[in-house]
Amino acid sequence: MRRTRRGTGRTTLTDVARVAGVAPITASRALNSPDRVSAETLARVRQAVDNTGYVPNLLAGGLASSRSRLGALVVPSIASPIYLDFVQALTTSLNEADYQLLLGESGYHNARESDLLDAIIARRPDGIVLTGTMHSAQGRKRLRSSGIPVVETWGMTSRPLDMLAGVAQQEVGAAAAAHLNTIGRRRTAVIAADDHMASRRARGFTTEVARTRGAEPEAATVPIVRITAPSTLGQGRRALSRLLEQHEVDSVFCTSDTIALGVLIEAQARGLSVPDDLAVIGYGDMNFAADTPPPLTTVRVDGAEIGRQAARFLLDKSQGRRVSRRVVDIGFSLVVRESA
Amino acid sequence: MRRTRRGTGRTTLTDVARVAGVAPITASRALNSPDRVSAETLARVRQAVDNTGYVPNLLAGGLASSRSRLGALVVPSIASPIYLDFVQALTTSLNEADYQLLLGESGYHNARESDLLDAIIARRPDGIVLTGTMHSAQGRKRLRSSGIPVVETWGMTSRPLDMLAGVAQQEVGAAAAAHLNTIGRRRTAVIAADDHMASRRARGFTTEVARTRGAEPEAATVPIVRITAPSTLGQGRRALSRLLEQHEVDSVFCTSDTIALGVLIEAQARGLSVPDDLAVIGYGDMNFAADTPPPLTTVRVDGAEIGRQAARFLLDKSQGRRVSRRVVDIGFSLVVRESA
DNA sequence: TCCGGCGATGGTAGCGCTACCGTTCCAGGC
DNA sequence: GCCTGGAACGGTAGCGCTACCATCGCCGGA
Repeated sequence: MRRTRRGTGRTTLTDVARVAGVAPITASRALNSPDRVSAETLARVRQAVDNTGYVPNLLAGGLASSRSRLGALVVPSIASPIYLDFVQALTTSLNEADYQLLLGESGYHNARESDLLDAIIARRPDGIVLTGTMHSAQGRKRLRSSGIPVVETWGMTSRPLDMLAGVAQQEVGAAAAAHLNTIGRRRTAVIAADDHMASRRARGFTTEVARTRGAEPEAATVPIVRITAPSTLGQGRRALSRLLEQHEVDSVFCTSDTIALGVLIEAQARGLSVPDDLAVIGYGDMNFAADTPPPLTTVRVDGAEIGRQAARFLLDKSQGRRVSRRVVDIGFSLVVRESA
Repeated sequence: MRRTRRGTGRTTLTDVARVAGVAPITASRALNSPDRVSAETLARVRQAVDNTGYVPNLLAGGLASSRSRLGALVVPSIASPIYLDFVQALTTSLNEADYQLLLGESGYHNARESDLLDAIIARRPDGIVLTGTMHSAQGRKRLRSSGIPVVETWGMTSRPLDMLAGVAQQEVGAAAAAHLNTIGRRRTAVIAADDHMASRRARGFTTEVARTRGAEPEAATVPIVRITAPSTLGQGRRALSRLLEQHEVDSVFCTSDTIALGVLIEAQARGLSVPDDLAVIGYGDMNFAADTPPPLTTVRVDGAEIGRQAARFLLDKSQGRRVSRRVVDIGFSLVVRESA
């Protein structure tokens, strides 16, 4: 007797069905839509699954149903603490719906972006979540022609590819500027990372400063110190040093809390009092912000909520539900502590 | 004329083959093992791929070949900066070999661990990387019977499931203890997170202290402050406060740099001089460690190398290469700066 | 009694790809 | 001239699952 040519030898749904004494299709229904089989059949199939140690093969299931129950995430860099809550919330939300997450890293300087997209599309995920928005025309085209739902996150765009959950980054910067203005700071500066999102926050800040100072032209230019990603504490310290060498300032907006922490530490090392000599505002409300000396005033964005919303978008679209609002602004809040 | 019942309408390998004027199997070979077709055929197929915008379906390919080109990673929590370099190196290494990474989060308190494993195994990855070692007997059994190669990482075990790349956590703690002893500190303490790995570092520390103090019984107990994961700067500050309320110490080992940073800040706030009044050692050599006031003495573990080694294991096993050494100790180094 | 409808189950035919086993053709040796 | 062998390519039959369309009872209503 000839054995099958191939096959992994693992137990299949057919085995389970045989043990349970039903047809394969009935076993499939028992597992995937339990309310469409009788209670007795359900019990028998479940028993058979336990006895055989059956684990479904989602490659086969996905191929047959063209639904892979897979979500894909593209991040510029995983090694960036800003996105941790976001990624965590996204995986958790997907897992709760029996979806898994495929992780892809594009790098900040998107050369391999197109290859990465192809590799992801080849897995036929039910949705793709982009951290930031997709810029390259080639990438946008690739995504569109794949027919896979896309969720852009974090930044707001005027013309999103498909669905979007994020925060208007410029407004974040503007809010920081407004606060510094309110507390009477007039000689202000920015320390900004060179990634896309941070640049937009910085631009929002400088624009707002320029707007409120329409009548005071001499102070209208805002010094900017640019640092290369990733943002670290040390980058923040050195950036403040560089800033103070060249300018006299009474306040600074940092595009991340990590940078701000470095600024606080450097200020202390130089005997500057925060906020009296120097007011400091960060971004992110990371888990250390309330415990810095002094506690950090910062802009809080609910990254976890962005992750959950992205998951909701993805699941709704993938499961055929109608998505009414395709663009959601998560919003932000200024958390005023002591540093500004 | 009846249309096919199903199908996504996307271009398939058969379409490509038709355009190129070859059989599907030849097109498959052209894409997967280019050196097994003639140069002319290869060119024609590549041309056809470009013209049609074909993207392979890896669900189908994986099902047919029982090789999914997928790696899976299980982390307790993504929202932990310790593993960032590791995850990044792992994804990068896998991507370079045309593999993708599936991400699963187990949570520190492994209740859903078994469900997560089933969900992962259902995707038939070519290998599973565990952060930490698998403890639950059920989980170990599930993994073993799945037949999927497993790489445990970070911690060393006497009896690994399969392959292992990590660091003997106890020795890390012991090295910290030895250093404090060398610089003459005798009243030492530990601040430890409550996760498994951190506990092992803490145990290594206390064991070493006890060993060197065989002759000084009165000082043989080491105060331990336990904090609940995740480790934050604030946890570090509060832990030091609690410690100083109850004990008089001249040095402290923190199971993470994040905690250590909090300790440095709290010490400064209390007017304690580091290292004169209090020597501090951290763990991780995170990207801020060189820039803290004062620069932090810490134990450095090359997380990226663990990630690369895990990828190497996974790829070797999955591609049928022989793996000679199945356990690799990555080692660590004590980075002596100014805090201890 | 007959019929329509509905709930439960099953048969069949793929999903898009690749393993396995040909077949064809030509170079090279005797 | 014949045979061998290897390179190039192709036909067929699945991989394990589910969509689609039956089929089979059984119940209530006319």
